[in-house]
Amino acid sequence: MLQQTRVETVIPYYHAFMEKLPTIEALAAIEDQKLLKLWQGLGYYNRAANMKKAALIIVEEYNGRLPEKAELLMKLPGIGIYTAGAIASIAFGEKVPAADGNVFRVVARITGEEGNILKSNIQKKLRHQIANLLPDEKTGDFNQGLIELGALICIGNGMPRCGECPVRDDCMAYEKNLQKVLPNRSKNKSRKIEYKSVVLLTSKKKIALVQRQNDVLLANLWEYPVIENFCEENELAEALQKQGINVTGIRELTKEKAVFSHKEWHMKVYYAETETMDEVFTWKSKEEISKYYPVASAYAGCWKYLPE
DNA sequence: AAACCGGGGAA
DNA sequence: TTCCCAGGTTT
Repeated sequence: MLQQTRVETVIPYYHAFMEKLPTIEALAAIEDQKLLKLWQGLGYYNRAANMKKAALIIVEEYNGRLPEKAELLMKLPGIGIYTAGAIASIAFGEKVPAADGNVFRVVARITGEEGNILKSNIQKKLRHQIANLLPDEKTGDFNQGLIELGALICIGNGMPRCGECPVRDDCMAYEKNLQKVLPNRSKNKSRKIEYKSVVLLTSKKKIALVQRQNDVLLANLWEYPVIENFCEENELAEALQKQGINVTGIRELTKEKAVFSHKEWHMKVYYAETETMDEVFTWKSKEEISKYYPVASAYAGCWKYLPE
């Protein structure tokens, strides 16, 4: 859950998750739809699928217990070099590094590393430097110390709190006043803008839903019927007609924008009604959607327009 | 090595 | 708006 996601964001999801799925066996057995509902709004939905895959492997191949070595943990879906190092060192005391984004930033500042810390060769170099410093005992505490130093003091967004830093006298960035320059990170690319028309199609207090494909953005989440590009009322009515759906009362409600890391959706949101609940859609009440159907946050703005 | 995969909070 | 977050997998 914590991969590329803030601790504060994760906490409520974590509690709900542990309540519902307290054991690896429970995780391995949960229905995909229920798992996705628990993950709704967290983003990076592959993480949920990977976690279940890993749970199945742990149950089948490891008798329900996590392997303790980083090398084996790395083979599990969703566990890469950082997570494997964190689990192995913190939970099982193995002497391996656990270098996340915090740690790369801290070490780059301390050593004066000028390379881009998002590039794999620079991360490899920094991990080797950390590996040479690891203590034989309490390696997990040492790793957590580095992570916590980055999270609380040597922060990534804004000026680091060097006045509170226990290692500032050994820090290149502090000595040479390079806190704003280090670490070096590649710039984010501009986002591609996509235009869509969404229709909140209702029939007898039920709302039309569609499930997204499993190999796209927001895989397997549900959404309201969508067509490409901004369109006018008559064009939308025609598009629905082609699927055999006659609508009435069609009108534009609002415009919504959803911002992702790499793209933006600009959405024109329509309301429409239809007599028959055609099978091309899944028809659910607002209450059913909120309880059982994971809908992407991109559509959160549509919620207040749905009938009770 | 680069592209892809979300969402939200802070600057 | 941009930046960045207890990253990993696929191409």
